Amino acid sequence: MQKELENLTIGALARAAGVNVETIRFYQRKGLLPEPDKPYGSIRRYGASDVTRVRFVKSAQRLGFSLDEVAELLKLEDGTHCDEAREQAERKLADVRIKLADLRRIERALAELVERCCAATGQVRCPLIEALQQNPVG
Amino acid sequence: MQKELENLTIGALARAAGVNVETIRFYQRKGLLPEPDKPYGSIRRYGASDVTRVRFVKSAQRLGFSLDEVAELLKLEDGTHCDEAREQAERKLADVRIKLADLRRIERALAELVERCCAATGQVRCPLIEALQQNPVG
DNA sequence: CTTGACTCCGTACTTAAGTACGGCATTAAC
DNA sequence: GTTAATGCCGTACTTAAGTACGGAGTCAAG
Repeated sequence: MQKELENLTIGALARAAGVNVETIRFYQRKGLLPEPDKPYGSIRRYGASDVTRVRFVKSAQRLGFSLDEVAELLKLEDGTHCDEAREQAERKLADVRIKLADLRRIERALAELVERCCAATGQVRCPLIEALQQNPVG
Repeated sequence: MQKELENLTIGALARAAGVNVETIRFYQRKGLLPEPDKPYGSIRRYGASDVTRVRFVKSAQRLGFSLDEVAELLKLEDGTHCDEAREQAERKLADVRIKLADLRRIERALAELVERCCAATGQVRCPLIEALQQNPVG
């Protein structure tokens, strides 16, 4: 089914992951993506796991993680340094739960907004901003 | 209770919102924050609603919204252009729900990671990356 | 009435995350 | 077997989001 996702050139990888070729090279420099060997000749080949990884990076980014944070997330899954990883993961998990709470509040606020918007004419006091009031940190 | 949050100078506002003074001025230039009048003399004064607004911007940012997107969110709540606003809000809501789904997957993955991490010794095949596989867009 | 902290404003610098460019090598297609 | 498309690599440019800086004005305290 995804046999065509093996043995990709860098251009094909970029296309498959929906990013620019230069972005791939940039991620390699940053250590977010391994630089594979050049099996035949002098051209690197990539596989489905690379596509997955690039997509992961982009998704995490859209959720407000910086590339450095994504790199930390990726380090968690290599299985080594188990205890460090657990602590890291716990901290990330706390972050993620705060984000979830914030997002849920925004979701509610937007849903209410949509609900009321054309129902109530005139003054629509919407709870969007209030949604993020109860924020502990800065 | 928040009487001390009225009549703030820009410095006090920045401190109250946990950002740099320059950030306040930057947000004003961007139209994310109103530039109030100078009631006495030539110094502007700010109130609690400004603190709230700056905090909102920072929170939304941590969730992956750009300042331009935050500006759009803020425009939604002024009550004018009701039908445009509703469509906008619906689109934002769809975005937010995708983000929520992604974040929940990351949450699950991190929780599993923490769970297993010190339980299973050695090979920890963690589902972090897989969490964001099923992403429709790019 | 001066001094130190702060404001105002414009301009310039910085960092993160790409994106583009130019020159050379290689390889697939005709 | 030439040539157009890619790949490789290094360096330079761009955009978003601040951050810093410098000079002039202002205000409250001593």
